[in-house]
Amino acid sequence: MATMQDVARQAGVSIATVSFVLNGTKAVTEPTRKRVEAAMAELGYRRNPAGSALARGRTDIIALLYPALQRQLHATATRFFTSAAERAQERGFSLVMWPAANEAHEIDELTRSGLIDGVLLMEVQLEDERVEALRKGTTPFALIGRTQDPTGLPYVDIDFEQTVVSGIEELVARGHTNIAFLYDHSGPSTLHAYGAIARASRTFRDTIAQSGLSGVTVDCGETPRAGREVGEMFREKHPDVTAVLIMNELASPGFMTGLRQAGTLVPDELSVLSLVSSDTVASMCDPELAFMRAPAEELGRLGTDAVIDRITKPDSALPHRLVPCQMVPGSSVGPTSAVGD
Amino acid sequence: MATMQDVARQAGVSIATVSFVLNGTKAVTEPTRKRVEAAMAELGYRRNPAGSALARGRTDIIALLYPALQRQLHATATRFFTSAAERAQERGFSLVMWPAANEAHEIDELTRSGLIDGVLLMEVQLEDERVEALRKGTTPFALIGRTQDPTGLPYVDIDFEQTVVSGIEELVARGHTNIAFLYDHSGPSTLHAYGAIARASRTFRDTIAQSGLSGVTVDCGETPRAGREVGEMFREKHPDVTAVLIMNELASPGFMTGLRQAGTLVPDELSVLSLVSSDTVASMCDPELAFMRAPAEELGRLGTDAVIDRITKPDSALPHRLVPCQMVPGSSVGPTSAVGD
DNA sequence: TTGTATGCGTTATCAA
DNA sequence: TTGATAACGCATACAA
Repeated sequence: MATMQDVARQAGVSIATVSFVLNGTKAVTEPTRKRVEAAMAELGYRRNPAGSALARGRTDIIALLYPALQRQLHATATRFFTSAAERAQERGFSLVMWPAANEAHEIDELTRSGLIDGVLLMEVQLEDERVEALRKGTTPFALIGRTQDPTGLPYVDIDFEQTVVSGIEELVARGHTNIAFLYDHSGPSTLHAYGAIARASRTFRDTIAQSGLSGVTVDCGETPRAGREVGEMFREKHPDVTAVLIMNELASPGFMTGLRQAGTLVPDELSVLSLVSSDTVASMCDPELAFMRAPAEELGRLGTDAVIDRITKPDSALPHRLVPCQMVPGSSVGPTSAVGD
Repeated sequence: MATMQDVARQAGVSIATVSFVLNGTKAVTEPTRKRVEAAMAELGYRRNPAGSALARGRTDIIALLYPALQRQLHATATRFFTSAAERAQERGFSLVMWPAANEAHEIDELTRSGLIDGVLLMEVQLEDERVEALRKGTTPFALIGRTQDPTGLPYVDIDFEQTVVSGIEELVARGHTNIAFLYDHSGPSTLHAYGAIARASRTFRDTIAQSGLSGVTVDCGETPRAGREVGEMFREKHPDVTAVLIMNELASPGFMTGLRQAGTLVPDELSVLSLVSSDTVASMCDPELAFMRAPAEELGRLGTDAVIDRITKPDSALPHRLVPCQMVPGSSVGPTSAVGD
């Protein structure tokens, strides 16, 4: 563990010069820089993060604050973690996992710990006291998700509105005019829940109304089992519906199973399009689902970039970035066979 | 951001005394301790990690080193991350995510960075140059998984041997004597791959041989699609097999779909038991799978404990902990209907 | 262009 | 039992 002192001695310069070379802080003549660099290489010098942090007042560590109490963190969450950590690394930061219940005082704990320079907050709710806590504090942060009114807040989120509209268009293009929207009405628990559900369902209702379509919302808990029950009863309860938008990844395989057991043919009798889902889950279904892929990796990157930008360029514009899901075709969607075809 | 100086001044003592109180380093009389504690509370004092790290030569941060190139990190991985981070927090450490390709020099990078006190290495392979790199270095570490010969290495792993044996027993108890073992023969990519596959398949062969049963291994890639193809052909290719052990979580839903499409009834004609799986995936299948649950949370905790113990008690015994999967009943397993019943 | 010297916040040694 | 004080490794204002 060579120190700057060691490098300085080896190169025959002062410790300050080593610092200048290391950080590019000030100009250094070519020959001396060469000497310093040679010395660093020879000694295998690595800057000590603790010393650096102490002197600079920054640790170059950001925290990914995620809900520890969450019942189900699905595959999307993992993709998200991974890309966030990778991006942080690329930009010279480290990312620590910070499990937390959804309480404001934990935010204060974290921001006052002095360990981290910024916070990336997952699973933002429409009304979120943690966001208030962050807003009141001085620690840079960014949200994955949005509160009810995210004006003045730095965030990155899925464009649920756009995703729902695209989904509906996809179905309408195939002649569907009577569409169901399936999601958890009770209390969702997944990565994009809360705001996600609220925005998507509102968009569904609005779009249906504006375009003169028929629409209905269907409640379904976030488990395969709940999905199965709903699937079994679906035809019976909604005889006129020819297509379903399902925004409930965990329930989707069960829903498909339920449909099959009730003899409801997909896509012949009913088309199914899963919103905000993943290749993994979609391909586990029978038939394989057409779905709109959650941009998990992109959000991880963008979210990390957002926090780091807040830290390094506090005066830059607040990021307000929405990323829509992308359509992935599958065999669960087909033309309508409703009367009139 | 009050410092020790501030606290000391407020309490009318020296900075050293504050340190003693804070760390319990030395005895302090009751009244002065009270005064110091009062001052800390009043100022909302929090120890500065950078200063502390510099003075102590320790950061109280551990790295979770996971393979960035991994194709599929499934639900189990998320449960693992989460419990590891929580446990670290409980013990006063932070856990940073450290994406890394599977290369030894990245280990050196990390251990020389000075940022972390210890490493938790995921996805250990039977022959693993990263493990060699860790072994040669001085940074405390623990493995999730095992190399070929893990003697002398601190590790925590799933007890694959026990899990396979239990799985076989479960089937034998229902009269099955002709059992298939399905896994990815090519190049597995999941959390417990490599060693996992090697150990499990060997145990399968050995157990079958020793107990006079009939057994066959079946190759299947780690995707639902691959599972489906194998499922469709299964009855035809293995007419005498009455039960399947499947150690390939991602393929399992597809496998069930394939069986169904080929008209192979589960469990009437064929019993299916999934090894090293999760509630989420098992319940996505039709019928819902009986499975052996991967002890992800427990491994996360134990792994974190293992590293931290290596850091704080270097002379303690090396942890060699194996945790078996636990049986979770499901409707995919039934008594054999083979000739002779 | 390079060097000197101070401070960042804590810990721990040595005195008192 | 408590207090001065010297590290810890680095960054930087100020001098040279």
